[in-house]
Amino acid sequence: MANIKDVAERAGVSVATVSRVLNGLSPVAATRDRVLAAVAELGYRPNNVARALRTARTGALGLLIGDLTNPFFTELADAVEVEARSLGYSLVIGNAGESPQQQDDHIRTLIDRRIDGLLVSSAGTGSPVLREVAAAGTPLVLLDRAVDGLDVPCVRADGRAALADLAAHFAALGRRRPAIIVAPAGTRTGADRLRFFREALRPYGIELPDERVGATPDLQHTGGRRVMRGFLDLPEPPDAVLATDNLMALGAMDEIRARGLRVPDDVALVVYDDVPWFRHTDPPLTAIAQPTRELGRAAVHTLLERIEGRPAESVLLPARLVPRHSCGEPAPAHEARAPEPVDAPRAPVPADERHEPVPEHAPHAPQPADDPRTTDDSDTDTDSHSHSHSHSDTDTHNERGSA
Amino acid sequence: MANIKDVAERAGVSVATVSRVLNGLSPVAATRDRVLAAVAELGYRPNNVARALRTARTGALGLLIGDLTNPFFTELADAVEVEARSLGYSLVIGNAGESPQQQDDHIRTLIDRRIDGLLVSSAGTGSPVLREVAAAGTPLVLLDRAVDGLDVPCVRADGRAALADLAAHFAALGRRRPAIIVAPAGTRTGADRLRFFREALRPYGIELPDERVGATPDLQHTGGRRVMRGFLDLPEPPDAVLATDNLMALGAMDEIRARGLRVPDDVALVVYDDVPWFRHTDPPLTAIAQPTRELGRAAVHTLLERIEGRPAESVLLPARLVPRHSCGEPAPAHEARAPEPVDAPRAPVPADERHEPVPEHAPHAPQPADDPRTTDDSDTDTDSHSHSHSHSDTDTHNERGSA
DNA sequence: GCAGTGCGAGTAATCGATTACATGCGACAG
DNA sequence: CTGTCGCATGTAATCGATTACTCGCACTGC
Repeated sequence: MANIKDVAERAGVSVATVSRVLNGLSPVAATRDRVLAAVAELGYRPNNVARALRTARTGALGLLIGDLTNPFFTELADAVEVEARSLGYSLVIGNAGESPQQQDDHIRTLIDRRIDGLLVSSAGTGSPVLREVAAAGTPLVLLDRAVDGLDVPCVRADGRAALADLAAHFAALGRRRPAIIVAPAGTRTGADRLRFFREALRPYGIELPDERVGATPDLQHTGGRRVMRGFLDLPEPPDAVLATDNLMALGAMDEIRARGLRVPDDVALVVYDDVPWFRHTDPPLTAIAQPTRELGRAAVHTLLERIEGRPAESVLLPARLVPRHSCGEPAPAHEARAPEPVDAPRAPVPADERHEPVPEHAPHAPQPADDPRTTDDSDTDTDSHSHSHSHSDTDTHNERGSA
Repeated sequence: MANIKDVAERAGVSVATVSRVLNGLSPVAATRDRVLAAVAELGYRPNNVARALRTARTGALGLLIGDLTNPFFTELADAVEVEARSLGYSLVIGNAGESPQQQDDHIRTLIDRRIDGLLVSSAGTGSPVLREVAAAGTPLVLLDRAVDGLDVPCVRADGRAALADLAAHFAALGRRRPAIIVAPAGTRTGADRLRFFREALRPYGIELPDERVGATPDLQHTGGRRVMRGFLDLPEPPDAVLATDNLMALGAMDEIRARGLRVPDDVALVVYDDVPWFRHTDPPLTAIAQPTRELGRAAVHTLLERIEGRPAESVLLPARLVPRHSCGEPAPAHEARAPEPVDAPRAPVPADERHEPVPEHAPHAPQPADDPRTTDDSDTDTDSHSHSHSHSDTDTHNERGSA
């Protein structure tokens, strides 16, 4: 592979001149043209390794996510990547697989590669490596998951209002025995969600006793299922369950079904994190949606502040409740997605209805969701990266209009 | 951050000695201990950038995937990552977002970073950049998607047998008007799937006319939906649809539902790529499952062959049909794992079926498995042994797979 | 006409590691 | 006792870029 020296020889100049031309520091057209011609002829590409060594800047950011196969994280990663690229950085994604050890391993690797900054959705409770990195002065920003006692900016969603909405929702639907499946003990995120939920239920006189609080060790399908099993074996099983992660929700749903029970008839199910897939489950799941892409974007900006030496603050963006059908809310007359079709199989859904950009986000006034299309925003939003600018609303609208 | 010189000074030796100790070339215990002590005291970590510059090896592999938010690719990426790490390489994932231009951009970046080798699930039809890279001698292996006219090893799944099974399945269930949603014209993968499917249907006297072949430009939810719309507007709409990518299948499903039609009553739906979520859709979708994790593993090994200068050959692993309930097949007999029998009114779906892979196995490869693991390695191949490597990871995914 | 100024371009140091080669010391053989 | 061999270690070149410094040329002003 041609290097800068080859180019210099070919163009009859020194390597310094080539470098200057390539970095736009040479205003002289004549030499610049000669250099560029040589570059083109040789197919020269600057060696980023050498450049990074000299400049002490790699132009790469690191992102550590909890689990690559968790759609919440992939959407997050996608958003981060798009934003990083648009700002001239490339992104190196590390997948912790929810294992603190693997996470530390990855962080080490990334640091050794001298990435310019690091975003971490920490698995488990803060690791020593994380503290080391923070102490060593590597620009670091936490994403989605806060870590107690680590003095580093954190970008995450605030679920307080959404959980309050959920409590109201449960109260309105007469669900009096809620349960919650939370992340492993000790994680800040899990503890927060539990606390806010409990507090939100209190005004309605609804209790959340410890027996209906289930912690999973793994944040996975298996853990969710196991906890659900415990709930259903209770003398008084819950009539509503909040799973604080999407994978755990699927596990819970499986256990419910395996017992021949039904959602929402026997037990309501609500999931934290709204991923497009939940619209297609049976039934479509009521969810607490985090502003995933915005979180990603904000995290990149916060990290850049740190990289450029400016102080950076934590960011909190609001999550919101997206009511669907998994809590048994009354279906509207035209509802097509009822487990047992009410009308004739044909045409229960007025065509027009589908084209209305029905606002599904009504934070403090949960409304009955209507048809499956309602969630189209989020989906369109998901792939909006492929259309350079994410103007989800417009996209959605157009898409519907053309329906 | 401490560098090798600092360590040398602290240990009272030369940098060369430090380097030798760290690379295990110094058998002398005395100096080694001094050096290691200095390393520990200073918290020294070798600068991989410098090392890469000198050795012309970065220890990193690149992986370009079509779409980060597509679960097929994330599972693939996860498998590749695990395998790469176990062999001492780290992985840099690039997300093309199904955009050839973005893909080229990424490839450039990766090459400039001097990764040791590159795995590509090419978006679109082979790009010039890809050819350049191949010509320049960078170790390159295609993954999942072949590119015509590019003389490079390719690791992918062979869907021929699975499609033959599917044709038989359709024939047995009396579905006589199949349709197919394929990837953008010009892609080898799409063309293959179409051709094999058509050929497989012929023996049963089932036609697949062009009007029931829909190409999407985007491989996304939106594209699948649009094509489905066209199908349903046909004077004679199809009674069975094969979506050759999971995202497109979801779009198709949405369109079906939006019209008040039902799967499988009105239209059967089959999806290419089996992702865990499809077991939770309504109804659980019949799928053509690719041996995703095995593909990832095989790809890494093939790439390493190339990196180490050995010739490497293409790899073809068989895909298989996983019948569920989206074609209206009669419910399979099941052995009870659920404590109670299912009594849901609509219930052709035994609760168990979703947990036991047993009834799911392919016509071609019926194997008595009582272990959820089946989903993962029933595609016997090259490295079934490699499970031993990453125990925890494998477990995790098998668990998921058992969903 | 000569010093001063400005600027384009070359020389060489530098980043932090690896590694070929040189060196020096101890041991052993003649 | 000395020459040589072996081996641990040091010296310095090297990877491919960036960049401070310097040089030299042309132009300008007094």
